[in-house]
Amino acid sequence: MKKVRTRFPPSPTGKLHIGGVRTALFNWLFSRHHKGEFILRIEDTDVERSSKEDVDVILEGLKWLGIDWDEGPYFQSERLHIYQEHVKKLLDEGKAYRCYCEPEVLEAKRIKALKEGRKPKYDGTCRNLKNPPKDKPFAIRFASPQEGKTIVNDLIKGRIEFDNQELDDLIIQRRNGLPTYNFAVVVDDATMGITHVIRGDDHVNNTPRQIQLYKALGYPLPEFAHVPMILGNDKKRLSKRHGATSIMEYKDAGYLASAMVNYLVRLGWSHGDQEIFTIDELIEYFSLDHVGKSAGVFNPEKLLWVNSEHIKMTDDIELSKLLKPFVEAKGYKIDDENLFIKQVATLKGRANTLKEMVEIGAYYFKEEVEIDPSLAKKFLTSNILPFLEFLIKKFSQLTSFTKENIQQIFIEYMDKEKIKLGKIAQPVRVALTGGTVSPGIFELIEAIGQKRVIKRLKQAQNLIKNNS
RNA sequence: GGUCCCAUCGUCUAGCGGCCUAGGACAUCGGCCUCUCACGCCGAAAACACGGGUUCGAUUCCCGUUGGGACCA
Repeated sequence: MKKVRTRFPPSPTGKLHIGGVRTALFNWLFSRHHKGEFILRIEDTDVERSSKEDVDVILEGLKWLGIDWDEGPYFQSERLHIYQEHVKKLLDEGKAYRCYCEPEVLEAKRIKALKEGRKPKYDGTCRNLKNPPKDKPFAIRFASPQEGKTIVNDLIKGRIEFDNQELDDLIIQRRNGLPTYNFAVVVDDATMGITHVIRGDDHVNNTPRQIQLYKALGYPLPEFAHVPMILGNDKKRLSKRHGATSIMEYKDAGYLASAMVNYLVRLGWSHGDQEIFTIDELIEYFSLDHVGKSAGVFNPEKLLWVNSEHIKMTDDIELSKLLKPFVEAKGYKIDDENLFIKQVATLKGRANTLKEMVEIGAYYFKEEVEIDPSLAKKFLTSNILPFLEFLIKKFSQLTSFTKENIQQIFIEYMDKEKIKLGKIAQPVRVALTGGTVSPGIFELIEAIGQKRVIKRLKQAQNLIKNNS
């Protein structure tokens, strides 16, 4: 079998969005699964709307997700001569012709046809022109065969038939010399040796035209696979109206690349009942036969859950590296890396995003904690003073500040005073974090660190004394 | 309007004629665990759009209807 070659051809006319990422992912996984090649091509013939910044953002997004490419990025804007050669070939062989129709006239005809309920198809005015006008600007049209049918054997949708009558003589080169979308794609895919064209199913209607172009040009057909769209919660095509659609917004919001990949691939593809996948598993299992046919709704809640699962799967050291920028973005400093890793470990199972992790663990990163007066009134009462005193004394003597040793100290006091942990844990928690919610008390104490724990306990002592 | 695609719990999906009194997951609601919060565990509610065929038997195959969606330089 020929080596698999797939491609991702984004237009740099905006950010890299969720739908595009998923298409890229399917192409990438397919080629990786088959030990083939993945090619990146930038479709920037629309000079007006394309920008260098958008190209950079797209590359940045792909890199973040771990989608690497074997060739490219190729730029269509640098391949104009190739399209022109192909146009010339078709012209020479009589498979294309010059069209002198004014865009305004065509547009008027189009609107009229639509209004009268007819198909807005090109009427073929210039197809058999005997005396072409001189010095008039022209576009070039493909003389599309009007008899017979074109069959698309789609790897996902199955066999799709089109009557060739439905295909109009599409413009392949505009008056300004630039190729049109359908033509450039065909020329690119053919000359780049793409074996599998995996793209959104908004392109199915373009496929028969493209197939005719392949045939006219004498190139072998690639396989086509049209993946369903991603919809918003209103079942409409996903757009800005549905909130974040740019992949980098998810990065900034604290989602892991592996989780984004997992969620996006799983939206429209399945492997039995498995929900959580590593990248390696996706490469191993991915296949087009298990891509569904129907459009899927993007579900942010599930993404959040997938993200939390990936946070739990990531090892502490790796996770702390990923979390660091989020901590710093809040203006906090990390002065003890080892302690930071312990802190991350205690937060792991409690947050859905990296951003949330920083929020719920703010007491780790702040120098001091503020204690809400009402909480202080409830938990930091004078009857806890002996215990705080005890802890400060014992903690100061501890040479190995581990949660096991910390627990021993608690047990010693509980046995001596015949009280339950419930009575003493919460006041300590409030003293150390300023709140009533945190990881387990022993691991919390260890992760805050000896020095800060003692400092905060003393501050709590003073607070109680001052209030009474 | 024309052409094309799609149709299982609210959502993502398993299912490729009998294993289905339809399985899993997210979300929701109970309960357990427990030093708080999470995690985890247990449980509940929740779907084959409708109508015809084909077949001994249809969620699964075919047709139609309805409903969504895409494309029409």
